[in-house]
Amino acid sequence: MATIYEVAALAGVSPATVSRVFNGQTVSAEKKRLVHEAATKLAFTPNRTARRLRGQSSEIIALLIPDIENPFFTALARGVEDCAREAGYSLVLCNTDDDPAKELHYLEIVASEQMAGVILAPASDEVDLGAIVSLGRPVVAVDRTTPYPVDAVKIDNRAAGIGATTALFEAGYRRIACIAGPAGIETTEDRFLGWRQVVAARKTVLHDGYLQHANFRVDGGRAAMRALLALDTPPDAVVTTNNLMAVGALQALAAAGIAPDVFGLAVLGELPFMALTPTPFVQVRLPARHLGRTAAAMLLERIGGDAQPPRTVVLRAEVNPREEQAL
Amino acid sequence: MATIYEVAALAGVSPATVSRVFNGQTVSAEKKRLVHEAATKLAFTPNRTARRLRGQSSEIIALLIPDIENPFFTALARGVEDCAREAGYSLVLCNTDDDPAKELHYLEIVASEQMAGVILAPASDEVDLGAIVSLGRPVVAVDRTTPYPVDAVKIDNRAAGIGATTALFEAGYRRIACIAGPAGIETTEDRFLGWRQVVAARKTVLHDGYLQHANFRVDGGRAAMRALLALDTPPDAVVTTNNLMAVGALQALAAAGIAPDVFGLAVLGELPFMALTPTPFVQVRLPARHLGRTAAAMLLERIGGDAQPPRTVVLRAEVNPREEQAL
DNA sequence: AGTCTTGACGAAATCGATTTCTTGGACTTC
DNA sequence: GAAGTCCAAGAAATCGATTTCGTCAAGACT
Repeated sequence: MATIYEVAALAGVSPATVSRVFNGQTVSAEKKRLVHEAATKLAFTPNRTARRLRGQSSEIIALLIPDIENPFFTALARGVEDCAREAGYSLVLCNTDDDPAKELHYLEIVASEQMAGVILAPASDEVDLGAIVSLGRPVVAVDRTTPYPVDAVKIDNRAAGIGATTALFEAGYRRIACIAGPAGIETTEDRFLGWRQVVAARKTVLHDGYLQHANFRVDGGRAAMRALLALDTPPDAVVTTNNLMAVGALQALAAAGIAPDVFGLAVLGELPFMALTPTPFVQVRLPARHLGRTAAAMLLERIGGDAQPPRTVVLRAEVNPREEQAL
Repeated sequence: MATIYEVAALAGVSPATVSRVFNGQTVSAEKKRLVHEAATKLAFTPNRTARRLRGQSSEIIALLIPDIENPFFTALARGVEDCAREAGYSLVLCNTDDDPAKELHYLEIVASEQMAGVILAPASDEVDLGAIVSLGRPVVAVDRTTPYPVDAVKIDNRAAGIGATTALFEAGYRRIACIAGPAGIETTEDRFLGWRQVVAARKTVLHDGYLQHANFRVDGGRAAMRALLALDTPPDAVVTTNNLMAVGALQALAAAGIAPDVFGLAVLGELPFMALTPTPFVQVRLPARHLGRTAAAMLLERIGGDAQPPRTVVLRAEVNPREEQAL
């Protein structure tokens, strides 16, 4: 690993001049040539650690997500990465497992690694951004919001819930249940509120137990669907508030021998590798990748020094009834 | 962001002493107390950049994978992360898109960021590890091997191919085709060799066109399956050499109205969110997460100074005919 | 008592790039 | 021709933690 000093020595100039060559400062053509020659000969790459120590910041942004195995978040990560790389930034992906302690740990790392900024899908409302915000590091909340005055990008979850439920209603279903995520998480809360609003407005049949809370994973969805099917008056359709729970619900339906066109299923989120039969009846596409791109763009603006008051961008989901779904 | 100097000043000791307190050196109890007090009062976190500059290495390991949206690689990443975090390391995930240029770019970053090591799923055989290897940074190749003398963890792909094909044969299929990945990629090459070996040994019917090469993605699998179905003598079963192509194949089958028990389908890889009907007939589980854990463990050993000659660990895949598949 | 060992701990060097300061020379300008 | 301006480029400070080196004092040993 050649250093700037070795390059300087070989080129017969001072280290300062070498630095100037690589940072677009005023250097004579002759020395510029010498430095470039020496640099290529030694395969010189500036040491980013030293640069960062001096410059107090790096070209790395962190993305904290609750579950790297959830396609929603990998699509989001992909969006962030695309945008970040275009701007010359690298991405560090951290898995928080929805655990506030891990989240906090990673936020500390962000600070002490002097990363340029963070995009965070908060594990809970109680996330402690105090330290990082007061440090002046840009933060963008994604998918969920926070009580702190930081930028946020989210989806209009209530509208998504309304859209899904309405689509089921218009398709003729009248006993529409809902498999919601863990209570207290904003994202799923809003989605289920959308469901409730439609169900109340349309005066559909609503039995006890039509609202199931589950964890955000496949097993949660499966258990919730089983519970629904076991009710005295089971529903004829269900809205699941995330992608993995929908998979679980489909599994439970399949196990019970119920075809998903008899039983209406609306999914909030994409089931990327499932575009085969059985297809859910209604799919509300959540623009995960776009979410990521938007968040990254906002973060980069902040990193560039933009100091306008915090913004919240709300993206709208797209409701696709089955007949419009392309294979 | 408090520095060690401020802590030292507040505690009335030298910066060296503060450093010693945090690095388990011999310091008197009294000063230790003073330093800890000062440190908590100032919310001191050591600046990792400075530490790294001095120590020439960081607690970050990089994982370079071709596609972050492929569940196989996210499971692998998960395995790496679990293992790394236990050891106090953080993980940087980089997406290479199977593009050698991006790969090289990230390898340069690894070097200039002074990361502790890299786990790499090489984009191609021509990956240039020369620079990083000669720098002495530990490298572990995962899923695919390289010509360089570095540790590697891979799957016994030929055995996986043999297992899948044999299972189909034993289930009575006699016209077994293969949808392989891009020519020249070791992983898929070995799998398809396994298929060929069984097909040759069992003397099954083998028509022109029974071997299809496709890209590793869903659309490739779909196109390949369409091509197979359009043959004069179409196969009655197919081995797909990765997970996404299997999804595409299932889609094409569904579109053609063919149930997957009539037509035998063997998949190398997991279709994690698809454990519903239609289920592929044979599934060869590739231990992705385990692959990640193993690679991380090996890398950490190297980082710890282990200097034994390069090892290659081969993990065996597990063949699950459908009846054994648990829901 | 005197030398040796040991241990705590401060001063200062170090990691490598960037960024002020400074300097010396070329070039204007009156 | 003297004074002022400008610019390339080297010397040195800087970022913050670690680590070597050296010092001083207390305790051990002969």
